[in-house]
Amino acid sequence: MVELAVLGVLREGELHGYELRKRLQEVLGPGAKVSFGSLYPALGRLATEGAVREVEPPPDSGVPPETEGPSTPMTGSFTGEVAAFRAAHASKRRPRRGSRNKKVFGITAAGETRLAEMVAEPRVDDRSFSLKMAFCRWCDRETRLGLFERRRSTLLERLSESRGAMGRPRSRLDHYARALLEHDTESTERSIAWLDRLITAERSGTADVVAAPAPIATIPTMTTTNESKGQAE
Amino acid sequence: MVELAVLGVLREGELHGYELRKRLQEVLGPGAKVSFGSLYPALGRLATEGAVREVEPPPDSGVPPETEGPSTPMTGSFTGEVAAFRAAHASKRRPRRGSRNKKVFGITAAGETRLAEMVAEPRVDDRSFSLKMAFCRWCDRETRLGLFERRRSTLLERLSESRGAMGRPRSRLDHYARALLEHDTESTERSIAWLDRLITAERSGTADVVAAPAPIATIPTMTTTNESKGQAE
DNA sequence: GTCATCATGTAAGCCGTTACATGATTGC
DNA sequence: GCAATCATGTAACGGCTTACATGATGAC
Repeated sequence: MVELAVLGVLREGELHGYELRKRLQEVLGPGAKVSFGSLYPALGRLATEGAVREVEPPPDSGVPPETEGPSTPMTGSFTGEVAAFRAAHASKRRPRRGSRNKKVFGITAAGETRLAEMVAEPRVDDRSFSLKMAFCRWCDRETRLGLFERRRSTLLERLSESRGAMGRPRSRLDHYARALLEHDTESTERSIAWLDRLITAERSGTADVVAAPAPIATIPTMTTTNESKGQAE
Repeated sequence: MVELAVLGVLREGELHGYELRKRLQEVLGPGAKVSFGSLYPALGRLATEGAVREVEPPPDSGVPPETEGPSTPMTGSFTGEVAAFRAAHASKRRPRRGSRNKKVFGITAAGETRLAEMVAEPRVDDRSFSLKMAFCRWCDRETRLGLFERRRSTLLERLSESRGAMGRPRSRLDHYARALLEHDTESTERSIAWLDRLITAERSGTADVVAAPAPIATIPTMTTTNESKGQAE
């Protein structure tokens, strides 16, 4: 979960942990906070796996090139890397860190692959759907359609359960439980309709935002409030 | 979480663990499953605390023990359906299951108090709201209003964050992230409207005592961080 | 007599949080 | 120089899930 989010955010640009967390708040949506206690270990894991690597902080606020091919190849010995890390960490003068002793991370080519895999992973998970969708632009259209349709069928199943619970004879639901269930049911219905629109747009659209190292284009979203006519970037 | 659900379900009638789990599925809504690995320890904890106690299943041999006893008037619905189903398909069978291997639990007076406290507990928690609402009938109107209004203010805050994220000028949101955010925002708006209706209905239900304007909804400063009292949950 | 289901539990592990510990940089 | 903030980490703990272990009962 956290790793998916981290990769997704880093895919858009290099950041250090502290900044990353702020971006994560936005991406995970309001209400979900990522603590440092999970963020930093996650970064460490991803770095060990080679999905992420520490990069030199930009001297100015230009976008650093997304270089690939880690300077320290993964084929090297693990202990060697650890030793190098420790040696670097022990010395006070960190060439890798910026003015504020920051560790700036960037995604690697392996990390981009990993991110795409994570988005494509077919396991249905209520919590991770939003995350997957937030980064599904890095996948091809088929993968996106799979994601949307899996979600849709999950919600459909849930809807039938809810309706079954509502329609039961002599139901024991009191006023509050019933109101809750009705609201839930309605929300599910709306989500399904929303997904239907997304799926239709995805099928008919000519857009294919295949994961190319495209620069971060500022989308001129003067959205004319039409969700059905998403002019398919 | 689980304990609140267990108390809430047991408040409606005595059950043993296996049945409890089925009811829990309904109460927690589709998609949330409670595993035995968390249910049984929770029951144990509650029993140790005295919120729940093991009761004797009805010793009536001619009737399946699941059907209602004199002290459990509402127990019949779900298990009654099962019994009826069995009776219909296995006419002469007596589905009486030896009560030896079942541990039937009932709520105690302390448990009822505890349940009411849990529903009233002011800590905002996204997951537990549904649960609290599902059992809020066991509280008085003030408590219910507090619950609804706390939820409302949480959603309001979230809504303003969402809108802020949507309206940001240099927003890097692509088509998918934006669609997600818009759908989320709309859902939040609808939930707030729903809560407004609930609150109005609650207030006008029998406008007797509570006529005080709630200060919670208007003040954005949330002071809900340090509400935990003695009983940690 | 054997299998599916009912029924109760325990153990290991995942994933995340809170709380703690440390240090660098900036503003006053 | 002192506090607030920025920044990175570690340790302890918590809750829930999965997998495992056990046994009773009813169906065939």
